[in-house]
Amino acid sequence: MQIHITTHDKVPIYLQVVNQIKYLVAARRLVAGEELPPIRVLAEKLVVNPNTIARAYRELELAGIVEKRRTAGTFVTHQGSPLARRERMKILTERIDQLLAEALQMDVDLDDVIKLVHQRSTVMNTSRLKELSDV
Amino acid sequence: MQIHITTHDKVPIYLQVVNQIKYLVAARRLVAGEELPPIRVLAEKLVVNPNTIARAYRELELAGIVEKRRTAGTFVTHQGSPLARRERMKILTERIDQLLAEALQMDVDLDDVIKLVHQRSTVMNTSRLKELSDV
DNA sequence: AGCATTGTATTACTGCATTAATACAAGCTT
DNA sequence: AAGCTTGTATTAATGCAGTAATACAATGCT
Repeated sequence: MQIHITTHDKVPIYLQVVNQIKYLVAARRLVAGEELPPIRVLAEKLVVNPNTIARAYRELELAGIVEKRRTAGTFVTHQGSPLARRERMKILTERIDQLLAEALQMDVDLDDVIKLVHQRSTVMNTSRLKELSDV
Repeated sequence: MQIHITTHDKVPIYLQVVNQIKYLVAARRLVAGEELPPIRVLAEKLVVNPNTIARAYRELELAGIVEKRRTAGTFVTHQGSPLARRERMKILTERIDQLLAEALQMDVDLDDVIKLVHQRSTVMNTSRLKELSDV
């Protein structure tokens, strides 16, 4: 499992780990049932305190991405995404409202924002497809 | 100038002030050349340390929203938005990429995100128009 | 039973953001 | 010039997030 962390940006280590694992799961590079490295192992690999990884795993469990079996290890859950779709849409709605509010503050037309969203989503989609075909 | 702050959420006071003033300017409730309340006055009104307001005003100045004249006071600048359009679009692009990445992580189709953006932007537009006609 | 391996809990150090207390500086008005 | 009002600067208190040191607990394996 390839995870890279950097101390050069201000994103906390545990969050970098959380995000990267989330992404690996979303990209199907980690599949349901697969075991994550033990806390200590990953901690050693990243040269980081085990507690930091423990925290990342705890967050991932809370988010329903992984599940811990007491002394057996930590595994990717079978449910793709635990939150009900309604919940996820609610979260996204909040983000979007925030984005639109910011655009207004910057005196950018909402139409322009929409155009930009289209643009970026196609970019993201193509790069994502490419990446999946790499696997 | 109506500004309300709350200590119940975790947004720092100075940021609440910054955001609300930004919004007032964007909504044309504060127009170019208009004077903001003196630091001490607003501080007293909000029952807050003057330094906190000073910080808010400093950020607003940095953002180009207001301009300070040494002993005269603080005024809304004439340039609607100081950042070049290119800069503003760059910022928005970052926000959008972040949003799309999050959607992917939550296993929500980008098409659905786009739909949601359309939906929220029309909602926001209509409510904004209503508000402007209230003035 | 005993040991190895897994995650857990407790506690503390550190840095940083926020807010505040308080004194300073500059310019307008009289 | 005096004094008021404006923003500025310095310093400190506080709380909190992130990380780490270290000891604990549970379970499977031999």
